[in-house]
Parts: sequence; structure tokens; C-alpha cells
Amino acid sequence: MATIYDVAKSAGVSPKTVSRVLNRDAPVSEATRTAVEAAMAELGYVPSHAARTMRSSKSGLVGLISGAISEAETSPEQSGLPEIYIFQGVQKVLRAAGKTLLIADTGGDADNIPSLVRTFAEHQVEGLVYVAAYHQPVTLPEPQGIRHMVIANGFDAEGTPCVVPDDYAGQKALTERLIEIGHRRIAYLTLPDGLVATRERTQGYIDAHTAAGLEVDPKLIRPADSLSTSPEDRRSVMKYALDSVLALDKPPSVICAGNDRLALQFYGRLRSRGLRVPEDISIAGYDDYRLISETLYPPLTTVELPYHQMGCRAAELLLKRLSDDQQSEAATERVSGDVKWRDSVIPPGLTR
Amino acid sequence: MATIYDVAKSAGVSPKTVSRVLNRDAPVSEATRTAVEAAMAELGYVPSHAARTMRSSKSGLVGLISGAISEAETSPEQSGLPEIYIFQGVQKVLRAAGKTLLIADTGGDADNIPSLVRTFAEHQVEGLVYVAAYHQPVTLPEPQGIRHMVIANGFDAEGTPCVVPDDYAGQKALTERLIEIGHRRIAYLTLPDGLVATRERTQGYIDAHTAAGLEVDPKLIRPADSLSTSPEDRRSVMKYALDSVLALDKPPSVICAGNDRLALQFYGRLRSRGLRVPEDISIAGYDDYRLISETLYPPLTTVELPYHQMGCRAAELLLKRLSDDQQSEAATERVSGDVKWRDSVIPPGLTR
DNA sequence: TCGATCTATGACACCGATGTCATAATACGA
DNA sequence: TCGTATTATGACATCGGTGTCATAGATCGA
Repeated sequence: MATIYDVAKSAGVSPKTVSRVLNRDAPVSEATRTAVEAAMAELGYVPSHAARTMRSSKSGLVGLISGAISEAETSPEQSGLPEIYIFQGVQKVLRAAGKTLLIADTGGDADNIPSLVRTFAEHQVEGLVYVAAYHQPVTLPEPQGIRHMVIANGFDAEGTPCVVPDDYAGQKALTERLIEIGHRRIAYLTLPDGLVATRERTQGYIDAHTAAGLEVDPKLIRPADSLSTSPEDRRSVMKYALDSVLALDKPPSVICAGNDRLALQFYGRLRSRGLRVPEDISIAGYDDYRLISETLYPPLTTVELPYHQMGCRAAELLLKRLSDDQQSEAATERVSGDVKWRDSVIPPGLTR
Repeated sequence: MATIYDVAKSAGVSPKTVSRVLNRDAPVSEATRTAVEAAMAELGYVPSHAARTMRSSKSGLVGLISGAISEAETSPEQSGLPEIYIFQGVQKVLRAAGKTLLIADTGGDADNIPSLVRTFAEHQVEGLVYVAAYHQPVTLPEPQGIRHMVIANGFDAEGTPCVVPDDYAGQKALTERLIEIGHRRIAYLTLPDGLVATRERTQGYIDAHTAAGLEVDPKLIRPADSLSTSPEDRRSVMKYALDSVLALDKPPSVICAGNDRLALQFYGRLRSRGLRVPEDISIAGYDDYRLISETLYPPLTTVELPYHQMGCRAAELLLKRLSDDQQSEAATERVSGDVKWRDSVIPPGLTR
């Protein structure tokens, strides 16, 4: 690899002048600049980041850790997939700021984290982004010389800056629109009890009713998934929840599912019972997991989980901390996703 | 940050001795070693990778580029998701070898690639992994001073080493098992014409028949998806393919779908026609896209696309090239995935 | 007992950039 | 026309490690 000395010799100037051409940090005569640039092009010169890092002790690197950083034993979903959207968001923003992203995955074993952090420290990363698999509390390890950290899709007890989805607002917005088009019996078949998402979304569902002056029927709210690792258990919880609400005296005209995966299961079960979607009953999901929501027929009305956006915001939060340096007050940023209105929901009693 | 000099001073030895303790590349007396290690621990010393890189010109970094490196205008799927499994595989292997992974995403714009490659070159990456969105031909940019490259999930015309899924073997293995349990009328409703996967899998389907001494009925093979960007077009292709095979004089006893997404659509459409899965007709998918295959009821028999494995192999291929250095002959490595046998397939004519 | 060998350690230069300071050449104002 | 400010450039040290070579002591076989 050509160095700045090779370029200098080839252009007949000093290394320092080449450096000035590179960084435009001091005036260089037109003629010299041209000569230097020609030499760089001819030699295929690429500046060494390592040397720059050494001199400036600014590496231009940011680390990202994903995988098992959760407190929960098991994830309620075979997750991991949405993380890529977070990566992409983080990377896009960092790249625009001239940073480069280092990534590491714990491979499901949180014990790896200290070693990952150490590797990042050796590379002198300027900051670290932790990505949680789903909206949840996490415990971060000792920073080990890394000054700035942010959490994406999770939060911790120490008040580390973080970006989380606004589950409350999402379910509230969806519910409001359902009410608006006439639904009065809205079932909410949730993710497992105990999840942050379940808690927040349920509150959104309730508040939307209250705001519209409607009473909430607790019989319409049931968990349709469990944290069990047995698929059979989970399936039977799902069935039970669905059957329960359908068996009510006043059955729902629409079912909100805890996520698109549950919605997919509801499609199948409702059809096996001879119910048409949406003519006989409407369905809405959550996540906008497009492989499901756009593939189902009819396409699924759902609430987007703004993963990409969360990644972007997490990166921006980190960049702000890097430049401010002084520890600005901790921030929890809530990012809300749009309601994706598709054909699985129609006004009650309407046959298309 | 503490440096090797700080440690040396604190331990009362020379910097070089500290370096020896770090690298174990020369004998150091027990007493000195202990003193140095104590000093390192006390100061929280972390060696600077930048300094090492500079001295040794070995960065320990490997770059990964994903996103639009395809020749195809649009991906037939909203893809991107499986890439994360490839990432994880690559990262796992690299990490075990002491390398650190830099990632960048083109954000769908192939024009970004040269700039990404340059950034990687500045960081003196030792090699580069390109990840294609699906099994396809790709065109790589000029390496720009990067010596070693491999492609995961794709291949190019120049014979760059690459790792691809063994689509032929996958579909062949699935078809063989279907024949084995008694199916004789096996429909194959494929991904869009023109894809590598379609070509190879169809051949696998045909060869499985031939090997079993069965005739292939071309009416049973139809594309059920198109490269159109319009969801309506794609849906009507799917419907037409399904309706055609069902309307045959001798209709199929099992339908193989080009992927799990299509299988999901077939579940819905078959049920709307009053057909039960698998009692009236069996269905198999491809990809083992678990969010779909394990969520559907009955769970979907499908062929795994070994993304994780491909990532691992790609990284191993790269590592081998890094250590050999001499350009070993180009390799195309085919990785095959297992058939995941689930409840959506039963022998023909059998009612459970 | 003495040269040969080995062990443990340090001095010093160097990797490739860039900050600091010095200086020659040029421009400018009185 | 002369002193001062400005422009353009280079010499040199430095960032934090490690390769090379030198050297003081210890060990050992004859």
C-alpha cells in the first residue's frame, strides 16, 4: 500500500503538504495541489485510518452489539429478524456522519459481552449501540473505557439513553380508527402477559376507548400467547383466547392481534370455522411484518414497528453525545409507527 | 487511556517487556510477569489496535457489504431479512479467529459501493464479504486494494470464491421423500421464471422423478410468482397457477410451493375453496422461514435455506484465503439445507 | 575454571499520519 | 521603499505499539 511518503516523493513535495491537500486544513497552491492529486491517483493512495487514529485518538468507529443482552431467559418470538432494520438505520446515519460500524453478536450468550466490549475498546470505538431483540429492560455490562452508549429497542435501570417503540401510541391510534369506523366490540388478544409491549399497548387500547366515551369490556382482552417454550402450549393459549371471545354473548366485530404472527393464526382458525375475513369479522395485527401482512389475503391492517427509524434515532442520539461530550441528560426516546390500513378491516356489519 | 508506557513505568520495566507479557513471544520471568499483569489490571490497560495495525499492517478487520449488489432491478421478495443469519454466521466464525467485522449496507443503491469499499480500504480490512439478497449473479466493483473477497448467497462471472445454497439438492431431497411416501401427482408452483433458484430446484424436482422411474407431467409445473412490482399482478399469477393445477383431470395430491410465502397463500386459498390441509391436499414450502412455517397450522413441511451455515462457510473460505494468501483456485461452495418434515404433508389419500 | 549457550531485559528505530514551529516568498499599507 | 502581514511549504517530534539488536547474568559441559 502506498503511503503519504510515496505520494510526497512522487509529487516532489513534503509529506506534510500531502497531508494538507488531504485535509484542506491550510492553503496549498493550485499547482501543488494538482501535482499531489495526480500522484495520489496514480499510486492508488488510500490514507491509513490506523495512523490517523493513533495520531488523533479518534477512531471513527462505533460498535454495535446485538443478540442476548436481555434479562429474559427466552425471547417470546424467534426474533432477531427485525434487528437488521435497526442495523441498517444505525449504519445509514453513522455513515452519513463519516463513522464506520463494527458489529458483533453475542450468539445468544450474554457471557460473551465483556469480551466483545473489550474487542471494541481495543479498536477504540467512540461509542456503542446495544440492540435488544424486543422492547424490554436490559442490563448493560461495565462500559470498560467506552464513554458513550445508547440502547435501541430496550431500556435499562441506570437511565442510559435509549430509543424504544411507542407501543402505547401505536395501539391507541389503531383502536381509535377502529372506533371511528364504527366498531364497538373490539377484542384485544395480546402478546404474553408481563411484556412491556403488552402493558403499554393495552393501556393504549383502554385510553382510546375512554377518550371516545366507551366502556372497556375486560372479557375482550386476553393473552393469546405465553412465554412457554412449547409450541403446543402457545397454540392452546391462542386457541383458548380466540374461542373465548368468539363465544361471548356479544362477540367482537374486530380482533386486534398482539402481532402479525398471531393474526396469521387467527386467519387460519377463523376460516376453519367458516368465518370470512373481513366480511364476518375484521382482523388487525401489530408489527407490520410485511412478509406476513402483505402476503395474507386480504392484506393485514397492522401497526408498523418502526425499526429502521429507531436505528436512525439511536445513531443520532449517539452522535449527539459524541459531539457534546458533556453528559447531556439521559433521554428515553419513543418512536411511533404508522397504522398500516389494509383490507382486513372494514366497518362492522358491512359486507363488501 | 493508559498506554504501554504507563504500564511499564508503573511496573518498573521497559515498554518492550510489557509487550512481551502481552504477546508471550519471549520468555519473561515469573516475577516480572506478575508485576506487569498487576499494573495492567490496575490501570485498566487496553492495547491500542491502531498502533498494532500500524506496526504490523494487519488490521484484524474484515468488511461485509450487503444490500443492493444485485444485477436485478428489484428483489422478488421484500428481502433483507435472511441476511441477518448470514451476518451472524460470518461474525461467529470471524470472531473465533480473532477478527472483527465491519459492516455496511448499500441502502439499496449500488452506487454507494465504491465509497464503502474505500472506507473499508482506509481501515485496511484484510478481506471483504459480499452478501447478496438471494441466490443470484452479482457484479462486484473493483477491489481497490482489497486483496481477498468472497460472495455469500450469490456468484459472479469472474469466478470470485462464493457460497451458494444448493437449491437443486434441496428440492430433489424434498421431492424424493414425497415420492417415497406415495405421492405420484406432485405439483410444483415455482418462484418467478428466470431465477437461479427456480432453474435449479425445477431440475431437482425433475431428477427426483426420473430417478424413481416416474414421468414428469409438465402441466404440474407452473410459475406462481412474477418479477412484477405490482402485488395484484403477482397475486393473479399465483391464483392462476394454483387454479390450473387443481383443475387438471388428475389433480395433484401435494403442492410444492416456491417458498413459504407462497405456501402461506396456498393455505388461505385452498381453505377458501373448502379443501383441508393436509387431509385433502398436502403442501410443502421452501426456505424454512420459521415465522411462517412454524406458525401456520398445520406447521409447514419445507426445505431449510441454510443462511447461517452459508455465512459460516463464507467466513471460513475467506479466512483460508487470508492465511494461504496465494490465490488458491476459485471455489463455488454449495451448502445444502435439511428438509424440515412437519404436518402439512401426509401420504396421499390418507385422512388422519 | 573458562568459554559457549541461554535467559531476561532494555535501547532504539520504525509503522503512517499530523500538530507545532520555523522559514522563505509574496503581498500590502504607509 | 521598507516593515509587517500573509501565503506556501518543510523539518521534526509524536501517537502506541513491536521488530531488531545489544547486553548483563546465569547455567553448563569439558
